[in-house]
Amino acid sequence: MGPRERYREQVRDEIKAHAWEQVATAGATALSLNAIAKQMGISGPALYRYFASRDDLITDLVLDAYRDLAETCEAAYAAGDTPAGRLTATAAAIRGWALAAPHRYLLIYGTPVPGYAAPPESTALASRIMRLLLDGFTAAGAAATEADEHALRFWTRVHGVLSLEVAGHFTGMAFDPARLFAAEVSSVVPPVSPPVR
Amino acid sequence: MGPRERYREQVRDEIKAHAWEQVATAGATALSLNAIAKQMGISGPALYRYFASRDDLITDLVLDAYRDLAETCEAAYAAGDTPAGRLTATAAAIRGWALAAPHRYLLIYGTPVPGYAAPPESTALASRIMRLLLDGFTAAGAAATEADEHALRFWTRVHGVLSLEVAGHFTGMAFDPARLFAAEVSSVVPPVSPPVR
DNA sequence: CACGTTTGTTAGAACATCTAACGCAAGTAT
DNA sequence: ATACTTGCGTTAGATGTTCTAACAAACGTG
Repeated sequence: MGPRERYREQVRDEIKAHAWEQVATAGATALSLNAIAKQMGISGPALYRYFASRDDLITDLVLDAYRDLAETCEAAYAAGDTPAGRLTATAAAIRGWALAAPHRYLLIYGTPVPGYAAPPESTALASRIMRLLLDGFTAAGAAATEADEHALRFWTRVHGVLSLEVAGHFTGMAFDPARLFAAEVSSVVPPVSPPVR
Repeated sequence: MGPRERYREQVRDEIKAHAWEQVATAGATALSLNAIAKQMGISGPALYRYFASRDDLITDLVLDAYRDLAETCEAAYAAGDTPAGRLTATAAAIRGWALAAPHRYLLIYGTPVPGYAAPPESTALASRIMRLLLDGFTAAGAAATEADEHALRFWTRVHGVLSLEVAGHFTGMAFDPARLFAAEVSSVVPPVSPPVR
């Protein structure tokens, strides 16, 4: 890799750093290429040498967020010692990751950006997390056909609490979201099996 | 009410109708006052006689959506005959409401719009739904202190499935969202009590 | 050293929200 | 019925956005 591409990569990273700052502050829809350029001391159109469009930049942010979440999950999963412990640790890691940067979580799981379509790469990263959950439930003794449902339930219950919490729909209600989250996680993680209908 | 206010109300409704059309098509962030004006055959700034700002219009849409959801829930709740039946019917009504207009659901429970802050009126409408659930669970025999947790769990589990489904995160995964939703609802609606940890 | 690719610049098109000032039509009051 | 007042719609413009086009300068490469 020549010095040209090295520089290019460096500027791209700087742009993304400023973009993340804006996303964390005001959300993804408020992301402004002009504002980023102003922060970097260059003119607006210069950014188009590095990202073809605003959606292109957002796509990159989405993929980075997905990758980071997948790695965070994998690290937490690996740190656990029992299957149940791995799954619980994974859930806790997801919550910590979401609360650390709510807009980053919403960038992935919130309202899809208007014209934007998720790249196929993102589904691959999402299934990386799914595979993790599947491994956990099969390791815990779930049948192969049931592991799918367990993993799905794990995911929807975790997301049900997190998305509402992150979007601020719990403010004003006097209860502890952490307790609710923990209860929901333990409701789906073995040895407490989820209720069958 | 004089003819002046009658006309004003009529124009406001027409504006909101076009706004809902745009929201349903491209989402709330793509809502353009200029486009609405063009559709109505009037000039852009004329709309500012009826809504002080774009956020003001969105606030009105949010409140209308909340109100509509609350009324839909109350109707479904009243239609059931047993407490469990009422709760199940309410859940089904919520899902139907969400799938009928995904962007309307996301307008309420999706990523909060950038600068926009939810008016206090919206929390009142949200608690109207909560009260419904509380009534249902207490009527089903839950202790007063437990009804809160049950209602909350009902809400997070319903939302966990719906928000992922509506945002399109289930596409490509070969399973029936309706089945998962029904299973999640029955997992939290009496007589099947949610698992305690 | 000279060449060519890449980068940053300015200018400008097309779109957005929103304010200001003006004219006109409609409802209201005398 | 006539005069008054209120409110609506217009155009013009300020300020912001994304993004394209054409040009200048700098840098790595032969």
